[in-house]
Amino acid sequence: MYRTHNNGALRLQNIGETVTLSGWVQKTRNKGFMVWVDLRDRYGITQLIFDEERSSKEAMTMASELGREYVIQVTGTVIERESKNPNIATGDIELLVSELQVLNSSLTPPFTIEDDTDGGEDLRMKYRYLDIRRKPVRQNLIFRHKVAMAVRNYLSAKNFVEIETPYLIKSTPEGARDFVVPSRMNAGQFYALPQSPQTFKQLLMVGGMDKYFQIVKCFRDEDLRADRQPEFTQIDCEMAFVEQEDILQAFEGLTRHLLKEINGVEIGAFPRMTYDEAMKKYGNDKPDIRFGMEFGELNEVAQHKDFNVFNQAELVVGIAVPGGNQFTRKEIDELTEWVKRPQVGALGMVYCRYNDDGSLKSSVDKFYDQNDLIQWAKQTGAVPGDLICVLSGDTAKVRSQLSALRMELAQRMGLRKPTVFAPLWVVDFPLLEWDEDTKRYHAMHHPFTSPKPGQMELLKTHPGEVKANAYDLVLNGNEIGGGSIRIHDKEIQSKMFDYLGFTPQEAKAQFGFLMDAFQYGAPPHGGIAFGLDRLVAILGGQETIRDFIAFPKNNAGRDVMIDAPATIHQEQLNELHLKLNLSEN
RNA sequence: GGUCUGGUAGUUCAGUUGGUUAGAAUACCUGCCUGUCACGCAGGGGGUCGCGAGUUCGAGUCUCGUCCAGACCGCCA
Repeated sequence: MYRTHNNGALRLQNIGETVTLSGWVQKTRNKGFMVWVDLRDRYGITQLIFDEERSSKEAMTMASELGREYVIQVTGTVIERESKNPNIATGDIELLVSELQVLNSSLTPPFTIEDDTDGGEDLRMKYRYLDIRRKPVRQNLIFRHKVAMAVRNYLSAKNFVEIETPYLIKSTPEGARDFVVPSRMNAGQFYALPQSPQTFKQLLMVGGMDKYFQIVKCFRDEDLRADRQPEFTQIDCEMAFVEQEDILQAFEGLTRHLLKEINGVEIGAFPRMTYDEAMKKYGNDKPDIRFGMEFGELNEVAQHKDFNVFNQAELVVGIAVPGGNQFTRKEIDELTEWVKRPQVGALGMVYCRYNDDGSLKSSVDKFYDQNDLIQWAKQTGAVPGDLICVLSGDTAKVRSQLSALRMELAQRMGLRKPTVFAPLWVVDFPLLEWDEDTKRYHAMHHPFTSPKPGQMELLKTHPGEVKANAYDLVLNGNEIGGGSIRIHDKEIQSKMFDYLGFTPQEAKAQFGFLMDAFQYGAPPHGGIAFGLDRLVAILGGQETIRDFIAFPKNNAGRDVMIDAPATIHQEQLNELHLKLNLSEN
């Protein structure tokens, strides 16, 4: 038997017991007359002791030769420490070792296996199995498990059934790039890995499963970010005989349950905001509402003066930065440079200080007097002590720029508190989105999303204005879930494909199975999908989803530990009927 | 596809205006140490300054190219 207890278990009441422990050597402290070894496993650390008087000479020698991360097994007696350590759970006791066995030695690890490691990102990923021995990583993975279990238990109790759907499916041109898998048995043909189980869960509704969920890997071959991996996990859900309100209620319930269960936070009814309102007030369809700084539109009060930059702009819009009047001229100039970076893309920034004495001083005083500026303050909700930052230009661009500035300022001022949770629903998304590249409308959510009732007519005349039965759940400025009420009528689905530029032949070839299914009594249905990685990171108060994934990919989609992707043998290529064409590089 | 930041000891980093033998901390090794727990003390070993070219009497330092990593923009129904 390798162990009778784990390394977090022993306490004062175990004194006198003979126990066997196994684990990794965290650290040895050799005083000559005495050797202490910190023995670590997932559960904690127990101090082992060897000394001249009570231990054999061989044991002393063996103990002093132990290296970091050696795997050992020890048997001994639990004794009370002479000097206790209040910082660890097992700090009152230690194990006087009578038998020591080295189960496996270890090279000196390339970084320290400590809470605050000296290892950089790169090294930790290459030796991820060592990184996982560290408490913060271990705790994140266990945290993820807890969230996943809470989801499963909650949904299962609500009569949802977890059903697996296939990973080898068919590529479709809509949306993100697919990862494709060549078929050996079908020369020249390819499977695609699912971007989501979308059509399958709809078919489960046609199949009468009524309430489905699945914690499932999805795949998208797009560039990565700190919060985006090429393979990621969704909590994928679908319900039959529901309207939008039913879905919002059901999954607001799930989210509220998670916040309570995982974070101990009780949250009442989630606010709801239309997409249009979110864009107008926050310049963004996933607003962080933990802090204010709502947009104030200034067209009426800032145009028709002699300031041409504003006069020529489609939108003049500002935010009041609380306490921002403390910023020095240098800091404000630095902010201006920040919004002018190509990543943000503003051409400049106008600011206005709201002094404590009530006077206002702007960077464009030549054009505006105190009465004008007091209107700016009114529109942006500024109070004395604030700084008003104003951007202008094309509506869509300037909203996105000011939104970026708002988030940056909030970040700098510590307003994005990780322990505060502010969820909200964003509803009434547009059905379609104009794509400049292809010069046609794309489905904003996906082509199975139903338009709001009575809007089919608008589709012909003003397609960009049609609203969808689509909704996002936003938490602290992150989209953590999104879904829609689906089309369940074959004729409407055909029309939708038609509007999206599919020929009837293409629609049939790609989604014929779904439209066929709709002819056999498809119930009204809808659903939602949560990004589990992101949700877990946010509930855990962190930003990087990589920290919550056991074996993540790097910035370039590589697994630096196993060194994937990699080339394959010529025989494999032959079997798959593939010929490489790398000449363009 | 693009922008920015970084790459120097096992690791994290410093390295001035281009100038002697490239440093610190930590880790590692050796010795000492009668209760350590970030143990302490003394000593020691350890470098393709990412790679390649160029400028120069002389390059870790300047220039160009390239590779790698990270953040962001595009992209992500």
